[in-house]
Amino acid sequence: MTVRTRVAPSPTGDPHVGTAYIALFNLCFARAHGGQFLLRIEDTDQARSTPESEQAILDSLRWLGLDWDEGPDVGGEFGPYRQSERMDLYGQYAQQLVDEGKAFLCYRTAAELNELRETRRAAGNATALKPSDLQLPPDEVSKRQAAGEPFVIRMMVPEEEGVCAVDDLLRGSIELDWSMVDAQVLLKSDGMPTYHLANVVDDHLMGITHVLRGEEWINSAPKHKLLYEYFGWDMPVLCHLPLLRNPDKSKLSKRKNPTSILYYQRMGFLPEALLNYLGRMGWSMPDEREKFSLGEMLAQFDIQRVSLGGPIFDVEKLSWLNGLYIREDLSEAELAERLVDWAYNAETLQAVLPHAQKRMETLSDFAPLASFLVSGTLPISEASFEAVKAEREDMVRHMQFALWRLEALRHWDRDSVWDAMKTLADSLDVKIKDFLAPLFVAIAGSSASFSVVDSMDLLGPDLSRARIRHAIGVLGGVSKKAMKRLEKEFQTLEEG
RNA sequence: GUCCCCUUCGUCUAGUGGCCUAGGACACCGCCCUUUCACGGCGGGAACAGGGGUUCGAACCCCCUAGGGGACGCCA
Repeated sequence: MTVRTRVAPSPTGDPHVGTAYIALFNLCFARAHGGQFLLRIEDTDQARSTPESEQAILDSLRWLGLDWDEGPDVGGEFGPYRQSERMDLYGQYAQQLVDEGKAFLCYRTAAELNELRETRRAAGNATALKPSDLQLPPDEVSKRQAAGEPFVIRMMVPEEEGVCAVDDLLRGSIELDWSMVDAQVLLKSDGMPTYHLANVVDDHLMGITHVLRGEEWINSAPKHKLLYEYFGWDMPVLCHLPLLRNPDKSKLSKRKNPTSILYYQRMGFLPEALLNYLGRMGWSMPDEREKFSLGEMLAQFDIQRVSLGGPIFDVEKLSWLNGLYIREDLSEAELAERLVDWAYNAETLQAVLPHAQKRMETLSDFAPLASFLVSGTLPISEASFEAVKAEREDMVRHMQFALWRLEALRHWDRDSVWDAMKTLADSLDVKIKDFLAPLFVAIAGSSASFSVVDSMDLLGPDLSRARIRHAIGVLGGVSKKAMKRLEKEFQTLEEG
């Protein structure tokens, strides 16, 4: 048996807890059956899949104690998509399907596609675009071809009524309407494969026998099944795991919940506790133990013990579990070691000192000055913002914009943060000093007095964003309606 | 809107036809321990979404309804 987890770097390179969650179950499933567990990093979006974002995910998974087998996928022949020599492969497979009449070249423009979808939507039901919908008159095709216009390769899909039965390890047979399956793009106009093509090709070449992935993929299973049939390959057994949720039950997203593993790391969660907690999401030990190690989970693992209701990621229970590990599993010496590794080390100290030294009269001034750097969520309230001379609405608005800017920031250092804030303040026509005022409270509470930008630099992206998010919440948050308005405003700001 | 998945305390869950007047854990509340706080101990409130079947018997099987979620991209 060979199992793999596909790892897609997020736009900002944050390793997502959902990734670790899926990886954990893949690992347990594979190992419990004496099989191999492989990892596959991929993203056809070259802007996202950078060496840094990939490394961040690998490091996070290792930090959690997850380990994978050296398959042909990691860094070797089956390296990430961006290794251009690999791209030919997908092109060849796509071409093979075209030659066999199982895929076709499509010269439709984005505008045309939009129009097609809109008319379909207006008409009612299925929006899936079928090969016949996309077909252009032959002369139009040759015209565009001659003009060297971009094209994609799309797969042929059944157009007649009917269902596609997909077997799922946990859900049995799932019947999906062919009418919902569109002529999926397999090869993009830039020659890059889409997930769907790459997924099937890679899994076949890697000898994958079982695929455990998120529930969100159920609907594209027919496409994958069809591709396996087109190629004449054996299809792996599919198993769709429930999705981790926000407290409001929507799919876990960073807009509503901290999702980066780095955040939990920076917050001072122990890797074994976080991993244990992930193992409790949708899964339970036969004896209902709450606390268990990866090894214990492995020893008892049975995929049938996965419960299908989407579990809500509850930081409070995670905290309790983490406390259990600190109290029960660590000697004082070990705790000291963890503390040092985490933040109480010379390196961290030296980063803070340049800012602290100028503001110190006695050595005892240091701790209060730097405490916000080793704190988690700051105990701020609405009153904390009283000193800021601005309307509440504006503070919230500015912080929300700042947050969005910072969420999109790729490199986190003093200058990038400063530039991001400065340009934002300028485009809002607000003095930078006034703009930063509420952020100051959000980031440092009220006791410390380093510059906000320095503080954010020291604090790192995850905690900085979390604190801004927290501050917005403390000030009453943003209503759904207001959020829409803000998003629009932010959009025009970004463009202008 | 269409299709798919899901549905046990607020949350994570046990439960695979009789052991269920539904068990555990987090959170909450109360008491005890304690110079304080925490830890720990003890106790409390709190759920089978609703309606129909099947069965001697249903949280568990089937159907319908409702609710939630997901998918409908040259993202993964």
